[in-house]
Amino acid sequence: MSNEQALRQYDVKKYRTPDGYTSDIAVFTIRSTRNEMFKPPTMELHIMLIKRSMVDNEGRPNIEAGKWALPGGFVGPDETAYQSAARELKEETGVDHIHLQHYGVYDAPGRDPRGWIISNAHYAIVPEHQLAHRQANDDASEVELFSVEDVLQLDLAFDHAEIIADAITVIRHKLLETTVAKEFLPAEFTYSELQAVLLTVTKDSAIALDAAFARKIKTLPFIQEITGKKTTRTSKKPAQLYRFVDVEVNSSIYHARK
Amino acid sequence: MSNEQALRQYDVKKYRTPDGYTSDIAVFTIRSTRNEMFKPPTMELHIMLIKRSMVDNEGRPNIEAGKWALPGGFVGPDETAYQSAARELKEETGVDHIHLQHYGVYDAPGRDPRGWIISNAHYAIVPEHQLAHRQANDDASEVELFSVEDVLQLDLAFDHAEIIADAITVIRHKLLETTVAKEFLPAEFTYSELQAVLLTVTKDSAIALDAAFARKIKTLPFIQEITGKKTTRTSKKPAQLYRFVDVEVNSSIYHARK
DNA sequence: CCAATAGTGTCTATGAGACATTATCTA
DNA sequence: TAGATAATGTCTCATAGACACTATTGG
Repeated sequence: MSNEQALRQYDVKKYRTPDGYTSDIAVFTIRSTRNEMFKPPTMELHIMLIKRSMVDNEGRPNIEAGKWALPGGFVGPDETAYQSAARELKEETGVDHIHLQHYGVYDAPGRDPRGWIISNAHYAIVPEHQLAHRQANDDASEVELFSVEDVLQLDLAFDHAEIIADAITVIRHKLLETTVAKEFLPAEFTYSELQAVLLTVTKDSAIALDAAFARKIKTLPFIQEITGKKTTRTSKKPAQLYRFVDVEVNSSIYHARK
Repeated sequence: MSNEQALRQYDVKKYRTPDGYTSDIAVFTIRSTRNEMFKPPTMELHIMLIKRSMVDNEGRPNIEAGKWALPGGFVGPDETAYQSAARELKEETGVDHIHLQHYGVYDAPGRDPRGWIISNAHYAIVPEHQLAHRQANDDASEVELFSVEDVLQLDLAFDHAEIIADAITVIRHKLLETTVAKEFLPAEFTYSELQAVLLTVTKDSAIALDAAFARKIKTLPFIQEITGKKTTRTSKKPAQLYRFVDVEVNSSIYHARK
């Protein structure tokens, strides 16, 4: 096979190669202020950041020490950036099998002072209760949740201000244009719980008005009523429970919604 | 500044680094079979591929020689993958300032026999007439357009079958969920021309039925009627011309279309 | 006048949006 | 019973979708 001959003659050093390949993860969670019983929750979208340690795990001064940054790390040669992100997310937060998706590549020359380092940005959705036992690792002295309203005011490492801003834009769109809202909710939820999730990213009246939204949820093809099943966790009057169903969502700008 | 101290001590060889960083470009064009005068065009979506040369530019046997592949090449340290794609697109086809967008990263271990090589996939939209003077370069012995219906039957290099399949999925969605259809059309177009573009990716009746679509185009917020301007290039009866306007398109699955 | 495409008339059904009203439960 | 949330009733208006019909023009 002539490919083998070509490979023997191929010089892998022919082109200059990157100095590093990393994954970063924007971990989103929604904090519910469920202050009272029998009340629908008020929700606010948060992002998890780490504060970079002053010294690395070998005791030397750390790059961008003391600044807030997205969790992440270097990708190895035997994994994809996505697998690396999943692994790091588990190391960082202890959570596994959660919604994780790639959304961008950051490779502008000079973005990292250490050299030519390419970062793959991912976003993850973690229900708040799963973040309970999050922990700091070697690179991170602190782990904290910040409201997406405030996070860009922080002193952020590298080009993470840009990566975070993009993540927020992406999740705002995804929440409204796909069914990822599902990932923030329990398997069975009331209309007011879904509404609270969506209200973290929009103030649109069609979603904000209770009567309109309670009626609309019954017509959405990707949401199914669980007939006969109700809960009183959001009100004294038992509220109908719904679940997401896996149907393809058509969001064509030229079609009518079916 | 302590970052400088940290940098001096930073060992750039601490992690194993990729053997290469490349950009690939899925160039889409629509071929119009405008066989007769006074007829709306029939359109078919095509993708441009190159046939990899048997030998490289130094006369040595080429990797994946003779197979069809996406155009692309290695990214340099002083450019982004996007800039590299734009540059290569210009070298390959001579076209400049066209719609180009990143849509995926391909970094599965073993995807390229030459080593750990990461590819950034982009799609580009080039109006057919601009592809007139496309040319083969060192790596490519032939350049050809293939219908998206047939392209996956070819013997494709590397993991390009996957990259191309993803590109086709992406452009199908983008054509219906964004206003990129604009990039395939002249600045001023008739309803039947836009309809023909959309029919390359959907058979939906709301788009396929003339009367419905002719009426709908007037209500779309991102399309504007050019009052008083008509053309007879698609029929004997003069047809109204339209243009795209830059407005934000809301494609929320929970909202009504406004 | 024919053929072909562009575009309108008309009807029905559905659903958005607004606002009022009813239902259900606990403290 | 008060108060809160859930859910429905009712009205108006807009538009999707279907199908028939009219308009315009070159050959």
